[in-house]
Parts: sequence; structure tokens; C-alpha cells
Amino acid sequence: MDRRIRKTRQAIFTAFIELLSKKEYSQITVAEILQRADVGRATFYAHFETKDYLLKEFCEELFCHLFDVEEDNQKGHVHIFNCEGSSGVFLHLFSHLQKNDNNLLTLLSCANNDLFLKYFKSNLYTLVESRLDQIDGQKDLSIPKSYRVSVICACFVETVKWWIDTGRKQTPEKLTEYFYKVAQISSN
Amino acid sequence: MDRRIRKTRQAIFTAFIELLSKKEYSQITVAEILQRADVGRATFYAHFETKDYLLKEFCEELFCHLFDVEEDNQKGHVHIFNCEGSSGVFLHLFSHLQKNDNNLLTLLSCANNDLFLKYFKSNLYTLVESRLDQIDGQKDLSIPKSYRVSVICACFVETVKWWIDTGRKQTPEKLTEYFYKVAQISSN
DNA sequence: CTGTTACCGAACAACTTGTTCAAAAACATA
DNA sequence: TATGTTTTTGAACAAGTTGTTCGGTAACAG
Repeated sequence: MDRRIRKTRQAIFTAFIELLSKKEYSQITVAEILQRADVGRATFYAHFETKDYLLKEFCEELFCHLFDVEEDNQKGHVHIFNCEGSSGVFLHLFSHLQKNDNNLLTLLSCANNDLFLKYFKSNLYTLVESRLDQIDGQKDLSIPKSYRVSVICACFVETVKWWIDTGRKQTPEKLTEYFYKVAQISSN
Repeated sequence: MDRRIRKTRQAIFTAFIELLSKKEYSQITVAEILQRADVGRATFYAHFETKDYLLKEFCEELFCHLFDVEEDNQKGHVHIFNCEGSSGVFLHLFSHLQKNDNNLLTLLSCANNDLFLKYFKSNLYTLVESRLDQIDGQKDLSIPKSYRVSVICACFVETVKWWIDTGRKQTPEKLTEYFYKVAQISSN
């Protein structure tokens, strides 16, 4: 990919993050992004159809890093889908958040967190669905699977939200413990 | 209150609901609302500072009806905070939804449901918090109360969302049963 | 060195927002 | 019914935003 393209794209993304952590998404104008990214108007529209598409692509890249194509080779990082046992997955996610990887914590802490929590949840759904059998500490067959998965995801997201809103006082380990209890996750 | 004010206000609200169930909130223009409500531009701004305030006031009225000032006298309706026992509250809410009172179901089913689920949740929080002792079927003292309340609310909202997304196939009773199990609510 | 591609910036039309004002209509009260 | 108050109307307005266009300039790849 052309270095210019990469540079412009990154500049826009960076400016976008900065603005998102300051004000509401709906109040951010394209002009503001341009000014901060130091990019021409025509250039912006050459990259993104609209502001909404910018958000979409941004989120996709963001969560791709976290859930999907995490670089297994770098720093001995373990891909999230390859976490050994069931207990590691959620702890792994909480730890990622605490380290503010990819500014995820920043974004989930700002006024626009709804925007990202939505994407977060849909990615989480796939993950939880694929390991429900190992995870589920309830195993009540009368409850539909899709419902159970949805609730686990909602609980996880709510845990993150609560953790942030109350000042991030818990360690990822403690948070995992809480989460396991309220969501009835098996911890073996 | 002047009849004209009531009429205008209602016309705007009605037009607003219709539009919300058709397209995204951010895509709705004031001009569209005016046209549909058959109201002058100056009139709109005499009632509401901006579109965002319209949404805010609309939601407040909407959930006020459901959670707070429900007319106890009409049709022998029981105020939600006066439901006998703990088991009635959630069933009561599910039933309300199913009947589509105040178009709530319509609004929670449309693309803008995030908007309303947020308000829904904050109202629910107060309710759950006030009855946590009777409701809680887990009673684990090591878990912070605010966390427990948040999770219960999140589960409830997720239950509603799941119910809608999967075609509303369950009765309020069945839904309550599911909810009680995954959220560890005591059913006595 | 050359052809391709991306960026710039300025200008542009179309649309949206929120305000203003005087005239007309609806209201409340006596 | 008569009178004074309040609301609605419609049109016009400035200010701001969006998304496009285009000729000139710079960066890239081979």
C-alpha cells in the first residue's frame, strides 16, 4: 500500500480518536477532523465516503486487532481464540483493556462508548458462541443457546462499563472473579 | 395547559415516533418532522430548543408513564413500584412491552433502539436498586451492590432485545422464567 | 526519467440549523 | 360579545455543514 495512503489514513484515525475522546460523535464535523489531521477536504472524501463510514472502518480495524488477526508472532502474544482452557479468555480481554491497547480503554471511557460497546459486543458474540460448551457453568438445557450467549456478552460488557464508571479499581483477576459469579461461568 | 400547546406537542411527538420507526435518528431532519406534524418551523423551536431536546423530553415522558407516574386510577392499573412481592415486577414490565403500551415495543424494535434502551436502563436501575434485597437470588456479599444491580439491569435489557430480535415468540411468563434463571433472581 | 497515483486548496451548490418578525388565529376572561 | 393575552404561521435570513469538482503539485514505482 502506498505510503501516502497509509499516512493519510493514520492521520485521520488519530485525529478521530482525539476528537472522540473530547466530544460527542454527532458533534464532530469533517472540518475539525481535517484541521487536526492536517489533510485536505478532497483527500478525506477520497478515503471515506462519509463520517459514518470512517467510524465503521475505524471500529473494524480496532476490533480486528483485538479479536481476530492479533499478531501471534509479536512479543509472544497468544491469539485470543487460542487461549488454553476456558478460564483465560475473559481474563485476557480484561487485561487488554487495562493496558489500554489500541486506545480501546480511552474509547470505551468516553461519552461515545455506546458506539464502541456495540461493536465490542458483536465481536464478543462470535467468541462466546464458539466456546459456550466449555464456558457455560449453568448448562440448563431449557434455555435457548442464543439467549444464553447474548446474556453472557451483555454481562461482560456491563462489567467493563461498571469497572470504568467506578474508577477502574479492580484488577483484571478480581473482575474476572466477579464476572464468573454473576454470569455463571464455569471456572475450570 | 393551553390546548394549542398540547396539540402541537402531541403532533410533533407523533410525527417523531413515525419517523423514528422508519429511519435513523441522526438522519431525521427538523423539516421532516415539521412537514409530517404539519407545524410551522418557528413553532417547533418555540417548543424544543433542538432535536436532541425533543428526544430527551420525549423519552422522559415515555418512561415516566412506565416507571413513575402511571395512572393508578385508570383501569385498575397497579403502579409498578407497588407490585406485590418481588416476582411481579419483571413480569409486569414484560407484559407492558408485549402490549406495546405507548409504542414502547415499536420504539425498542426499530433501528434506534439503542437510544431508548439507554433510558430504559437508567429507569430500571432505580427500580432494581430499590428492591435488590427481595430480588437477589445470589446474595453473595463479596460482590458490590452497584455491580450486581448493573448486571441485573443489563440482563433484563438484553432479554428484551433478544426477545425482539428472535421474533417475540415467548410469553411474558416464559420470558420471566428465562430471565430469573440467567440473572439469578429469587422467584419467591 | 516517466507514467501513475495521491494530495492540495479553493470554490461550489445543496441542504440544515436556529433566529427573527409581523400578521393571523386561538384562547381566556369578563 | 368584547378585550387583551398567548400561540401559531410563513417567510426570510445568516451561519454552518456536506459532498463534489478540478487544475496544479508532489510523491511514488519501475
